[in-house]
Amino acid sequence: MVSKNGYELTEAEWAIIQVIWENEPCAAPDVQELLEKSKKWTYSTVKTLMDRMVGKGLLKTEKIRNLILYRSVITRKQAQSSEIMKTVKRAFDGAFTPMMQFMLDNNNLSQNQLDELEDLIRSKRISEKQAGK
Amino acid sequence: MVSKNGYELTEAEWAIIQVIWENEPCAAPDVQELLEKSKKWTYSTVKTLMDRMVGKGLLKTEKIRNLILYRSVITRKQAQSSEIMKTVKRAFDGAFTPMMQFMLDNNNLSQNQLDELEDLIRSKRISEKQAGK
DNA sequence: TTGCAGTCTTTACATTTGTAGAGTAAGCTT
DNA sequence: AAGCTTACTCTACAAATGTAAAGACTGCAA
Repeated sequence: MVSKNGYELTEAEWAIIQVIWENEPCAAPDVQELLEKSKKWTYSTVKTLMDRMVGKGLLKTEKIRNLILYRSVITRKQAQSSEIMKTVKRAFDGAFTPMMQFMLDNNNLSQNQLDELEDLIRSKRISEKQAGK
Repeated sequence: MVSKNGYELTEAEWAIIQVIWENEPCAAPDVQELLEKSKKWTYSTVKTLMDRMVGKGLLKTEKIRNLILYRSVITRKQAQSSEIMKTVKRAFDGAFTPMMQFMLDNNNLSQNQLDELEDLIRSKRISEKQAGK
C-alpha cells in the first residue's frame, strides 16, 4: 500500500485541516467558527477553501439531508510526512541526517530536549536491531 | 542583528538559488544552462524568475558593462532555517522535539545514521553545558 | 557595414491561492 | 403564509507562481 506521497497543503489548508482532524466529521460553519479567532475568515472564505480541498482529494464530504459534513482523507501523519519530505528535498537535497543535524545545531534545544532525543534514538536503535534491519 | 526570519522560497526559487550559491556570482544564461537538465526551462523563464527574486530581495545584481551578474542575498543556512521553521510551525505547532521525534520514527534510518545522530546530540549537550545555558 | 550570436527587456497568459460578496434554498417561528 | 435564520452555491477578483514568446540591443566576425 504505497500511499501516494505528496500532499502539498497550503498555509490556509493546514489551518483548516487541523480543525477537521480535531472535530471530524464537521460542517463548514463550525470550522469557520473555530477559526474565527486565529484567522479572520468569513464563512465564504472557509467554505471555498474547504470545497477546493475536496476537489484536491484532501477532504471528502457526506451530505445528510441539507447539511454537508466534511472529513479528512489524509491523516495528520501523512500530511506531516509530506511536509517534511518537501523540506528535506528542497533544502537538504533529500538527505535526512544533515537536516536533523541542522536542526540540532540551529534550534538551541534545552538539556532536557537533548536528553529526550537521545533516549529516543537509543530505543530506536535497539528496536531496529531486533527487527534486524 | 536580527536576521529577518521568513524567506519563503518557492520550488522554482529553490532550484535557482541553489545554482547561484554554487556559482556566485553568475549570469542568467549560465544559470539557465546549469538547470537545463533538471528543469526544462527556457532562458526567458529563468531570467524572469531571477528578476522576481531580485525584487523580493533574495538576489541582487551588479551590472558590468552589458552583462548582469547575480548574487544571493541570503545564505543557504538562512533559507534552510526558514524552510524548517515553516514546517515546524505548520505541521508541528511550532514544537521542535515532536518534529524530530517524528523524523526519527518515520524515516527508518540506518544504524549508522542513528549512531551519527547520537554522537551529535552527545557533543551538543556537552558544549551546551559548558556554555551554561 | 551587415548580419549574427548572445543577452536583456517587455509583455503575456494560465493556474493557484487568498479572500469574499451576493444570491438561493430550506426549515423554523409566529 | 410570511419572514427570519442557517447553510449552501455561484461568481469574482487580486496577487503570486510557473512558463515563455517576441522584440531590442550590441559587439564581433565576415
